[in-house]
Amino acid sequence: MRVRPVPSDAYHRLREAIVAGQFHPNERLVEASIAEHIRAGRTAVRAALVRLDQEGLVTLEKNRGARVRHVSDSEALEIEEVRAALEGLLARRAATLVKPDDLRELHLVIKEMKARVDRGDSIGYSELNARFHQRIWAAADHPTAMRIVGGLKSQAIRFQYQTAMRPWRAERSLREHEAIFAALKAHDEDGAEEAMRAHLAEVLDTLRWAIAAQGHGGGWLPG
Amino acid sequence: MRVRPVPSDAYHRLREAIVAGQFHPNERLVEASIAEHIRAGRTAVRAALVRLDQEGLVTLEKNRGARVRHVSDSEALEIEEVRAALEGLLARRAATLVKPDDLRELHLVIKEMKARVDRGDSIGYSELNARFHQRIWAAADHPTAMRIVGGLKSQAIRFQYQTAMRPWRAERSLREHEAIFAALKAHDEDGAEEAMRAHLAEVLDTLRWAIAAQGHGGGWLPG
DNA sequence: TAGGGCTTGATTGTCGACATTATTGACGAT
DNA sequence: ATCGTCAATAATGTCGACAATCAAGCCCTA
Repeated sequence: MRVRPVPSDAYHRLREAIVAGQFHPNERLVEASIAEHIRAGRTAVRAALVRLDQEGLVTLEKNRGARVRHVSDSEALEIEEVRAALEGLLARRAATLVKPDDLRELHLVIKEMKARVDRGDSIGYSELNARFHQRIWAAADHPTAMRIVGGLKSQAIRFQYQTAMRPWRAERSLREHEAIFAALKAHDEDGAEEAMRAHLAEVLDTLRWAIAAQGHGGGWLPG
Repeated sequence: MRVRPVPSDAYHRLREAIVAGQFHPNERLVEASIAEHIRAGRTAVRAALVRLDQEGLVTLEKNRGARVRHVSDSEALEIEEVRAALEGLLARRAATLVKPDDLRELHLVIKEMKARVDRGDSIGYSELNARFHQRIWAAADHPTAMRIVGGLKSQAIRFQYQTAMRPWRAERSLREHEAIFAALKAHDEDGAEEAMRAHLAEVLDTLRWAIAAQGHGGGWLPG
C-alpha cells in the first residue's frame, strides 16, 4: 500500500518516540518541550498531537494538554480482540488471493522460525512473526482493514506488557503458524480465518496470563 | 460510552456537513471558505481537517489542501467487511453481557420493525435498525471496537449509495434480526456472532447489488 | 491549625502576518 | 496549433505574539 505523504515527519518522530517508550504512560506531553525534543515548531507538534489523539496513542483534553495514553489491562485485551477479528478477515481474503511468491516467503519465514525454535533461540522471533503477519496483510489486499490494524497500537501493548512469549509457547505458536500457512496454501477461506483466529486466541490467553502475573518476565508478544 | 470533550465543535460541524452530503465527493475544501461556512477560525478548521483525515473522511495532501474523500466501490465493500467482522465480535461479547433491559429494548425494536414491515412502511426502518445495532454495541461494553466501528464512515456510504434496501429485503432482514435476538437471549456466543455475520453478509450482498445497478433506486442501507 | 479564596506561574488556544508552494493563464517558440 | 516556459494568483504551512485557562502555592481568616 502506498504510504500517504502527509504526516509531516514531526508526527512520525513523535509516534516513534512514544511507542519506543521514551515517554512513560500518563506522562504529560508539553508542546514546547516536545517541539524542542523533536526539533520542530509548535504548530507541527500540535497537528501531530491531534493526529495521535485520533489514533488513540495520546489523550488530548481541552486546555489541559496531552498525555501518553495509558493502556489499561482491559483495553489491551480489547485491542487484541479487535486485532483477532480483523486479522481473521485478512486471512480469509488472503486465502483466495495469495500468490506463489507470498507462499514462498511465508514458507521461508516458517522454516526460519523452526530453526530458531529448535536451537532455543527466541531472539528475533518477534521480527519473524511480524514478517509473517505483514505478508498476509499484503496478500489480502485490503487497505481498509490494514489501515485499522496498523493503527491499533499493538506495538504500545507490546512495550507495556513486555512479557508474554515463553519458550514453551514458541512451539505452539509455530504449529499455529504452520496451520495458517497450510490453509492459505490450500486456498481454504474458512480454514485460514479459523486458524488465524485460533492463533490470536492463544495470543489473547497469553496476554491474559501476562496481565495476571504482571511484572515478572521478559520476552515478546507472539503474534 | 462517555463522549470525549475534545473535538472542538468545528470538527463536529464540519463532519456533520460532510456526511450530510453538503460537500460533494472530491470537492476541494478550502480552509478559508470552510472557516467562514462553519463560523470558526482557520486554526480550528485545520485541526478538524487533520482529524478528519486520520478518520478517513477527507484526504489531506501536503501543500495541496483537503478534499472530501471519494469512497470507491471497492472501499465501500471493504468498509462493510470490516464492520461485519467487528460487529460479529460485538455480538459475541453482547451474548454474555446482555442484561434484561437490553433484551426488552431489542424485543421492542423488533416488534416495531415487524409492524412496519407488515404494513409495508419502510420509512423509519433505518432508524430502528440503527437503534437495534447500537443497543447491541452498548451491551457489548467494548469501547475499542465501538470507537472503530463508529469512525467507519458507514454513514458516508449510506449517503453515497443511497440505494440498497428493497421491500422484499425487509422481511429477510427482519428474520435475521430475530435470529440475532434469539441467540443473544440464549446467551449463545457462537450463535450470536454467526447470526450477526450472516446478517451483515446479506447487507454486503445487497451493497454489491446496489453497486452493480448504480443510480437506479432510492431506499436505505439495512444494517 | 484548617479551609477557602486569591495571586502567580505555566501551558494551551487563537489570531494575524508572512513565507512557501501549487495552479492557472498568457505568451512565445517551434 | 501545440507545447513548454514563466509570471500572477490563490491556497497552504509556519511562526510569533497575545489572550484564555488551569494548577499550585500563598495568604488571610475563623
